[in-house]
Amino acid sequence: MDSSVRPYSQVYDTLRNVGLRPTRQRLGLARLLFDNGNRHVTAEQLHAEAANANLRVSLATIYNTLNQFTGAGLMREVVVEPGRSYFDTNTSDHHHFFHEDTAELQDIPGDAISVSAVPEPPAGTRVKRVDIIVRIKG
Amino acid sequence: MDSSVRPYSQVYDTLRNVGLRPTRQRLGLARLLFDNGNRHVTAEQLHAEAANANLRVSLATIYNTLNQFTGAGLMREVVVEPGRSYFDTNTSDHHHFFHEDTAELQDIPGDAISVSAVPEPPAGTRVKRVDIIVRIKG
DNA sequence: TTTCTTCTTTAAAATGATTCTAATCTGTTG
DNA sequence: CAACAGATTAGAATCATTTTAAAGAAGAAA
Ligand SMILES: [Mn+2]
Ligand SMILES: [Mn+2]
Ligand SMILES: [Zn+2]
Ligand SMILES: [Zn+2]
Repeated sequence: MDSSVRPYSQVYDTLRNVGLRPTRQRLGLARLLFDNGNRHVTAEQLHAEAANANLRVSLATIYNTLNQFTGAGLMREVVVEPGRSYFDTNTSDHHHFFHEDTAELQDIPGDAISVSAVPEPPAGTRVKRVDIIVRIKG
Repeated sequence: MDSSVRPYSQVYDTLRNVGLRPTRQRLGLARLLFDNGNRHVTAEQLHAEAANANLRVSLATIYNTLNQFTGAGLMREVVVEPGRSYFDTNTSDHHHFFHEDTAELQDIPGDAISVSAVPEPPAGTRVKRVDIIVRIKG
C-alpha cells in the first residue's frame, strides 16, 4: 500500500476491473480524482488540475473519462445548476450542500439526513435515486 | 370572476403588482402558465405551446419572461438534468418526482415528504432552499 | 391625442458546456 | 514484432441560453 513504491497499481487494477484500458490519461486522471479523498469536480476544473499536474489531456478526453468512470460506477453525476455538471467521486449513499456563492458542493453523509415517508412512486415506476440538495448562501 | 368577460384581468393585475408591464406577450404566456393548474415547462415547450395557441412570441421573449416571472417570485426554476431548465408555476413548498424516461416532473406536496434532521449548514451560511428529487423509471 | 420616455420585443449573433467526427496514436494479444 | 481494437485529440458541430442593438409598444405628461 506504499504509493511511492506502486504509484499506479491501485487505479491500474480498478481500470482493468471495469474494462477500461489503463492509458496514461486515465491513470493520471484517476489518481487526481481518487487519491485525494472525495471530490466534486466539473470537467473544466479537472482539465485545469491536470494541466497543473503536468498531465497533458484534451478536454474531450476529460469528458470521455468522466462519463466512462460514471458509467462504470466509479463516480456519479450531480446536477445542481443549469449549464454544467459536477462529477462526484463519492458513490456511497449521501446528499449535498450546495454553496450558491462559490458554486461548490459539500457532502452530507447518508446517515446525517433522511427523507421520511417518500410517497409511493406512480404505478409502473420504481425509485432510482433520491437526491437532496440543501442550497446555502453566505 | 367570469373569465369570458374579463379574460385577462387577473394576470393583468398580477403583472402590475410585480412591476412588469402587461404586454401582449406576457399576458398570453401568463395565461398559458397560470390558468391551467400547476405546470412544469421548459422554454422550448412553452414556445411550442404559444405558437399552438396562436400567440406570436420569440424564443428570446420566452426566456426573458420565464426569468422575469421567476425573479418576481411567480415561478421557480427546477434543475434536474444537465442541459436544460424547468420552470415551475407552483411556488409553494414542495418537491418532485422526475420521470427519467419521459423527462417530466411531477409534484410531491410539501407535507407528503420531509427531511429529518437537516444538518447545520456550515458556519456563516444559511439554508436558502432544500430540493428533493425522487428519480423514477418505468 | 400628441409627445416623450422608458421598457419590451425581436432577429441575429454570441456564448459556453458538451458531444461528435475522423484522423492519428497506443495498448493488448498472438 | 504485427495486427487490431480501442483511445485520444483538434476541431467542428450541437444545443440551450444569453446578449446585442435596433425597432416597437406602453405609460406619463401635457
Ligand atoms: Mn452526461
Ligand atoms: Mn437562469
Ligand atoms: Zn458528494
Ligand atoms: Zn413543482
